[in-house]
Amino acid sequence: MPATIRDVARLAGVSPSTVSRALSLPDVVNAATRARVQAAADQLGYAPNRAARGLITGRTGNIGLVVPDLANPFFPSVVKGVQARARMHDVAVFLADTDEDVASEVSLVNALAKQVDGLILCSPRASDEELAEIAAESNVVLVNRLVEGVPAVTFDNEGGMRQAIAHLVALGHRKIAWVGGPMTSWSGAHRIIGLYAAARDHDVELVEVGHFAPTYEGGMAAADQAIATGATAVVAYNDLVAIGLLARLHARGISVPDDVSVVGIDDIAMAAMSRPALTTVRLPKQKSGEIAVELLLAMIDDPDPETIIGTRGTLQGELMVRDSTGVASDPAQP
Amino acid sequence: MPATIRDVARLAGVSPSTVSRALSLPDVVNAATRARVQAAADQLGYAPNRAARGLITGRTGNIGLVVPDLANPFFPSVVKGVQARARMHDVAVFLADTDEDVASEVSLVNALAKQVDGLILCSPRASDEELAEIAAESNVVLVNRLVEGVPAVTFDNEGGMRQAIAHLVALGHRKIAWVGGPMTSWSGAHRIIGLYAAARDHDVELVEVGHFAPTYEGGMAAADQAIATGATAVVAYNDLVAIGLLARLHARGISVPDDVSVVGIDDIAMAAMSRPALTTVRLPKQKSGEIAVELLLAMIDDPDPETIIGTRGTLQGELMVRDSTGVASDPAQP
DNA sequence: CACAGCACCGCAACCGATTGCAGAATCGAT
DNA sequence: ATCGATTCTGCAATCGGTTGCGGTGCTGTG
Repeated sequence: MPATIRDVARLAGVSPSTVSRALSLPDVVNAATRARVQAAADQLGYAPNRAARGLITGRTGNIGLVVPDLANPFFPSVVKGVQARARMHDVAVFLADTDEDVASEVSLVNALAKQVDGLILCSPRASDEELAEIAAESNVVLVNRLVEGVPAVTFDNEGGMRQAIAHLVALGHRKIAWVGGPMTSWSGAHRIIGLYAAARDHDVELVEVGHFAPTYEGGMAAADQAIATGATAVVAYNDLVAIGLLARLHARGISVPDDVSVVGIDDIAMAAMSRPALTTVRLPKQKSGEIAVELLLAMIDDPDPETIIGTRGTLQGELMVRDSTGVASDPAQP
Repeated sequence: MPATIRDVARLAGVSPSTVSRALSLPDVVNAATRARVQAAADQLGYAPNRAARGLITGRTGNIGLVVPDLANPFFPSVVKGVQARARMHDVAVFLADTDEDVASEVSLVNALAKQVDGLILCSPRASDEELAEIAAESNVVLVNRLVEGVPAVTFDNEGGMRQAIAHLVALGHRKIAWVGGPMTSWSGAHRIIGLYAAARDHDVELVEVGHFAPTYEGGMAAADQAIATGATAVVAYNDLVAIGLLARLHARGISVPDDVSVVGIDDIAMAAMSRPALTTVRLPKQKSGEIAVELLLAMIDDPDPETIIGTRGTLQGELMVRDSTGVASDPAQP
């Protein structure tokens, strides 16, 4: 239905080859004919069919983006960053939501791989081996996940946790609970590392409170256990969990931050809107998407992969102090 | 890099044509050869290049989805519905975020149109004329917007508003404020219609409080004006605005629902997590995405457009009564 | 045993674009 | 006027599939 290169050629009175050249290598065709072609193309609203071009050049101008769950506000932010940057480079993006399911993650990736120049996998749930395999046969950039030899953009989880702990320690907290997320979460593992390192440095006690779904409901489920530890502050796997904690604590009549302090991670929009407003470690989500696109496009352009393999960007988190943290309440045993 | 149909043909010892047929029209090739082809395809991990197929058949197996702003939790829900349904039909989806900008909306749509079989435009900001034009040359399904002759899935805004008003009236409210969203919002216009109809039926006074950004900040900005009207209840353009209202009212020491009741629209996840939990009209967001896909796929399949043109699905809203609405406080003049 | 009928498979053209190669046209110089 | 050097443009092959058409070989019947 849309105009083809032949339509333009006919209208401009030239051959399709000339049209192709006039539009993509302007300096190789006569100015006069180029103008005619341009005019014809405009008149017909012509834009080359990227799929066809892709067959020849091996470049479709499309990239794929895979996320675990759009319902988690973290991911739309990343998607937005990817979108924005892709548009700048005139690249279209395929989006796939895996619903946190490893099997469909892998199958979606395989299906997408054929029709894109590269893939951005955000917080993938697949195993290191599976990811390495995928990366071996496609251009892949990981976001919020590190796998040997695969370019990635990650957040400085350790640093973020250090900031959180330092803040809590300064407020007098000496016993801090950690409410974990999914067991297989890569970032979760690294947050724990940072937490322990900081706890050791500050000589503070850290208690781990199991693994919960990375959701509001997960936070509600974790709240009572977190309180039962006797900790005066709780650091949650992410903001959603933290907000779930807030809700359950409020329901139980436990005051935040007077009785207990709560810290989240991510700084999703909701964090600033919760009551009390949530103290959290802001992760530059949108930026991570932007950088991932740049990295991926560089990989695609560079015929020599040596320069890219292993490239990784690490983004710093930033503690946003709001109203969910305060000076430690007197513990039972001072 | 990935295996082509010729590779499979060579390995199976048949011609490419046979491979093509064996995989897509299984009953037309001998069972034995079909098995050989299948085995070869599996061994090579072959999947047909959709772009190439699209050139011949005119079907790429891709659809495009355009949304105004992923940062508004309303849209990720729709996207998720689209995703899920598209996957069921083995269709891939291009996503574009227009950042609420009409110009980029139009240009993105044009860019996408060439490489997809059809488009889903969610809450488009473009004019009726522009949309009609787009729909004339592509398969288009609108979500949350109605344009003459273009298939669409919409929400029953009038019905939703009736429910909200009936609820507030039952609680004794006689003067109700409406905090409007973007001036050009199609759904906003229809909500107002429903509001006035319901207000008339119940003999209740309705005050419109300007137009605000459909965001948390918009709600904060609107709060004082809404209160100044003397209304005992406020209906907001969407949940984000309602939650913004809640925040500002709380900051001013105005109690919800004791002093004033607040009703939102959408029922985004955040609505149930706010304090107080927000009474709102739940819109089946995800479902709207699913239905849009079905509609679009039907259009694409049906060579005779007559049966589809004008098709539209209307989804009912459902009032979720939570804690932000209560019996009307005594107005100054009883 | 001959021949009609059928199932199965391959040849070749095609989709919409890109690109190496070579021919045509223009120009300048001798 | 002839020739060589440039510049510009068209021809044709190509990408990875799909599909109409025709050919091959087998089966079954008279």
